[in-house]
Amino acid sequence: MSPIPTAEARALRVAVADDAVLFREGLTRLLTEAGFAVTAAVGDAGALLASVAADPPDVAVVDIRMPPTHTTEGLEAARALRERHPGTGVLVLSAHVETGYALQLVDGGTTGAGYLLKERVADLAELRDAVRRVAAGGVVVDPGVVATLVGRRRVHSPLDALSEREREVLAVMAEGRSNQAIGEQLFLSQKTVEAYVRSVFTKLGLHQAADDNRRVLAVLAFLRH
Amino acid sequence: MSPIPTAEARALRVAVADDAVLFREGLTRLLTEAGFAVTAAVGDAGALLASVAADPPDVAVVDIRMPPTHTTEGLEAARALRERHPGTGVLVLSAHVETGYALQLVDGGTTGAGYLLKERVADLAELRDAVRRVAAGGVVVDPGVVATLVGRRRVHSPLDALSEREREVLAVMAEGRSNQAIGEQLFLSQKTVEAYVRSVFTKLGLHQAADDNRRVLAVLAFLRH
DNA sequence: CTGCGGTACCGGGTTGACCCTGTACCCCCG
DNA sequence: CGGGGGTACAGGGTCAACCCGGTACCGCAG
Repeated sequence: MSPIPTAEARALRVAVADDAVLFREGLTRLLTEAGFAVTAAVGDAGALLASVAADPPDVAVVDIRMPPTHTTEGLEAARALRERHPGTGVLVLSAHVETGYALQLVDGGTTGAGYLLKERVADLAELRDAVRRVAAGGVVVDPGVVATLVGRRRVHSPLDALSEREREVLAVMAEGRSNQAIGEQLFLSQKTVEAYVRSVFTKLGLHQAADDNRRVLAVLAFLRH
Repeated sequence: MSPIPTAEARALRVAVADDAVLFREGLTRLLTEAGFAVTAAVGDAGALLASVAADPPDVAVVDIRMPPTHTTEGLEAARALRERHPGTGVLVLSAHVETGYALQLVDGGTTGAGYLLKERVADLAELRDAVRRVAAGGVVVDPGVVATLVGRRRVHSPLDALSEREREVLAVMAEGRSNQAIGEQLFLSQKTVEAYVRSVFTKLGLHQAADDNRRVLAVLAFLRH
């Protein structure tokens, strides 16, 4: 294409990791066009770690969801990267809001990291700036993520009111297990399980009503997160 | 049913619609690189329809999820496009498997349409071929989608074994209602509701076990579709 | 230091969710 | 025409899932 030398004396080196070929290749073109040198474009976390070890870039742009489990390999890889190669910045791309990592970013006094939502990147300049700032040791977090984080503080889900143990009981309950099985799994007596179940109901605002099966309602609330 | 031109006398004209800037711009670069002329790159269904009306391309590549509701605007736009501009092929891109549209594609004796999964496109040649075949009036469906469609025919969900009434009872049960409320809502006696609930359990293969709460398990099975 | 919330347990009670058996009517298929 | 499946109901039983009240220990914030 047209590798335009910008203000940089040397182009920033970027590695791209995303299992979707279309997105990965498209992103590679966009980064190249924006003046970065794409040193690697890989499809899974293992290949990313290998390529960074072999030829450390300034920034790794990583999708969260990757093979084999398609859940949070990208996050694991990002963590590993930050430990083994502190000199390489990590810019995580996510399809949806995953507050967990974003929180870790803010909490840990981190440098050289970022978290953007794929769909929220408004223009190419935003991407270019994010990569540059991460390369320079800055922290970039999508404003949409920040908003939901702040918002969630106020509009707290009723599940937040549950204690650790109550949440554990509810989690097993949501797998369709009986009180007896919950007790066996969490090493609790029947009576204690019953007490926790009742506590969960009251904290979720589920009062005794002839029309409701509160156990199912609690499970539904749990599944809604 | 037309012959596919391998060496194009004129470049095929393609319009791209996707609300995510990164993906849209990346895709635009890839299509251009593959020898297509991208006539428009827009971010919502309305803009797509307008641009196709103003300057009809050979193929429109459309993402399903777009503003404002971020659900299936892309599908609506695809339908509208096929009615108003039969000469323009429509290649739908989806993030996840949405069997509905894929089925319509196969059923309707359609020509010049396609359905690909963003993440399943293995290489750029696959995309290029898909666009060409849709432009030539062919039908392209992602093999993964075909597999799940065919698979779903054979590996029928246990829910298929339920009768109409049993499914209705289960549906109300899945809203967290008690047997009493189910009876009131469906105009059934308590005893009849109980009979249906038991019938649902047996048909779903949920036998009495001290470790399970079958009501919750049945609801979970129902929610999994 | 007092009190509150979380954790953990018990005895004793009620009831809704389940079990089985049996009846009845309908429709459709072989 | 008999039988299987769906729909609908009742009697009569068991038990897991709930209720309440009470005890106990811990840590921590006021």
